[in-house]
Amino acid sequence: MKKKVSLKDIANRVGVSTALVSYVLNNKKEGRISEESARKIREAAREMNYRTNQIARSLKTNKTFTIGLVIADISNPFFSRLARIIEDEAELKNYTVIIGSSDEKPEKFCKLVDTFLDKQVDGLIIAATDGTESCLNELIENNIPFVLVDRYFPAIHANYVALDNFKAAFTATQHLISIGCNNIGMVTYESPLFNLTERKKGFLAALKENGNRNNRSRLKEVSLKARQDEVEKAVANLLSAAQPVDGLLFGSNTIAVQAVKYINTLPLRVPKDLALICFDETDSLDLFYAPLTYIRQPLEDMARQATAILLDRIDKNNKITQVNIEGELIIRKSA
Amino acid sequence: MKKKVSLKDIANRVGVSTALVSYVLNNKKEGRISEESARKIREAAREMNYRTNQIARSLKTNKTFTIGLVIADISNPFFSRLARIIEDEAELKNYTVIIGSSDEKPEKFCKLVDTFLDKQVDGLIIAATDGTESCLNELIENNIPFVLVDRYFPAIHANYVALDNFKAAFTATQHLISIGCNNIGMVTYESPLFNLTERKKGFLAALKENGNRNNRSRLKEVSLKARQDEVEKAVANLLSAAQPVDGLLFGSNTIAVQAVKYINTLPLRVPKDLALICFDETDSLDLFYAPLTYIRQPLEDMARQATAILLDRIDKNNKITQVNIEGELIIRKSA
DNA sequence: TATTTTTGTTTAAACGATTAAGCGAATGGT
DNA sequence: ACCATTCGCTTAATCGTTTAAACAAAAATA
Repeated sequence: MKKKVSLKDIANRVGVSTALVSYVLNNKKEGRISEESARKIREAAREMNYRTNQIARSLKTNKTFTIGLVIADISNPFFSRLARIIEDEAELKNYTVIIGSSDEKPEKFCKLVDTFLDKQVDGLIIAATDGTESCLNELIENNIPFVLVDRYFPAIHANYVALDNFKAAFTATQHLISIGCNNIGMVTYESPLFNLTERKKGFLAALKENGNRNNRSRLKEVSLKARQDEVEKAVANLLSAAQPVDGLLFGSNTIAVQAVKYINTLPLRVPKDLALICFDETDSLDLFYAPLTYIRQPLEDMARQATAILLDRIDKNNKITQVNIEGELIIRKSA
Repeated sequence: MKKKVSLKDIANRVGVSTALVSYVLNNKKEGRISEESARKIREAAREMNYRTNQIARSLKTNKTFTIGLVIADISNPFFSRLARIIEDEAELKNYTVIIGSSDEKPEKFCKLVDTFLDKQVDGLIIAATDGTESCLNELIENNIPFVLVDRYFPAIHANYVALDNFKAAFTATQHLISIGCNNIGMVTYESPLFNLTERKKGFLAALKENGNRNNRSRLKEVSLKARQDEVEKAVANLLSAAQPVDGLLFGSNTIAVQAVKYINTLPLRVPKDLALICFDETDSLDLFYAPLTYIRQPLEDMARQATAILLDRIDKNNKITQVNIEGELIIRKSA
């Protein structure tokens, strides 16, 4: 096992102090160091294959150039795409990203945050989970830089970048109305998470504006970890009502994929018998005979802005930035 | 800005040395410490909200409990699923994962590895990229613990966990033959990466065994970063030959998705006119009218084994472990 | 009672870097 | 020729832990 080369090793080899080696390799004190020494030090560093120990540096400088990304699940395409853009954006500024999946469980979420803080991350980008308000408040109290993405809590005064979910759902529902749907339903998650409740509210508001009553019964909620059967039941329920739905809005792409798999087995034509719209892009739905109309979340933009805000905050800009991004209704075949 | 609490702060508050505080909080020297002191120290730690600074600890112990995961692209579902399992597995052993995407570029790959090493990761899990052999050899020379997943180089003597790609492609091709295809083609990546060349070889070997000549012309290669149009062209080419293909094997799920999108626009019925098989599971293809038959890579297993081998190696087990995993042909509607 | 052992704790060095302050020697100004 | 700069480099403290070694006081042994 070759021992790792330290500044001291270089210093000994060249016959100078570690301080000088550090100055040279970090290009500090430019001009105040003799060509001769600088050359010899750089040469030795190269020959000895020196690599700086960031742990030691971090301890001294109190900076790790690492940011923690806490999401619900990295294997969910929505989050992995988000993660990728954040990774790229961070890399431009020489930051590394460490990722953790909370599975929407507040305990796991807090544990991840704690682990990341123990590792002295410079800041956090967080897709919060229901029940994590106290954890977030602690971050604020301790003045830890962080930015919420996708999900946020109106009661928590913090940086965030999120979709205007109310407006998005409102627009989508209006679209269903405008193409002639009379009995519009929605399948979404049962959760008090603000971004999800906003979607419900937007849906209901659009219906109300069009004189539709009796809405609640057409809003089916499934659990956050809903599997195929639960979604099927919800859809089946809406389709077998006295006045079956002829238009459906899905609260997430995961729900949409499950629902469409089921709908695909039914003797129904989309969009003639049933129009469909979902949140979020997903190419899982591209091969369905009627590619789904969806609300596009500008992921690139969200990720980029979140990263920018965080890095800005890390560099001591203390003002709070809250960004509401508009979704875009991408109209395809299903509605 | 509240200053962070250190061992020293606790020591001062309680009126003992930092050493004692460290011993108590780490449960070292059990029994050799008075109940009294232990209680007071733990109490103070709780009250002051002490959290250990892992950076400082790492510097001293030379252990970061961090592993680096280098893959081609975290936004690719194959890798994000892999990453998730590795994350979970690592967490059980108290390790954190830092992830980097190489985009199949050797320079980026090496830069990532270097960054991770500078951060003193305890080990690496690597999905290698063509042209990174020298980088890997350096790791071996420096005795850095690492495991290759998915891709490996036969010439490099290192831990790996990978699919037996030859056999998988062979089996898939034989299946196409057995269901009556006479002109079987393959669309895969143009790359000298061992796992990809093995897929080609398996495909050709199966054809040869069945007396088929003139194979090469039915093997179309697209670039690693192929977009829709390139895949379309390859498929179109195979379909417009003198003897059009009636069976197709796709070298990856990404290619398959792109190809099926195109095929879906053609006046062809799958599998009657054209049978299809692809590598890797992907629910993107579930909603196609003929869900694709595919070669399942046991991702769970691969990720779990890779992590186990790495952690074992980190704990100083120096023997090399190479695992070839068998794929499983999941037969659905397309072939 | 004198000596050894045990107990509970402290001292201090170390990990590998950064960086303010200091310090001779060479250079410059007058 | 004298004092002030400038130059090139070193000294040494520091970041927050860990941990071997030392140590004083109490307990056990003789």
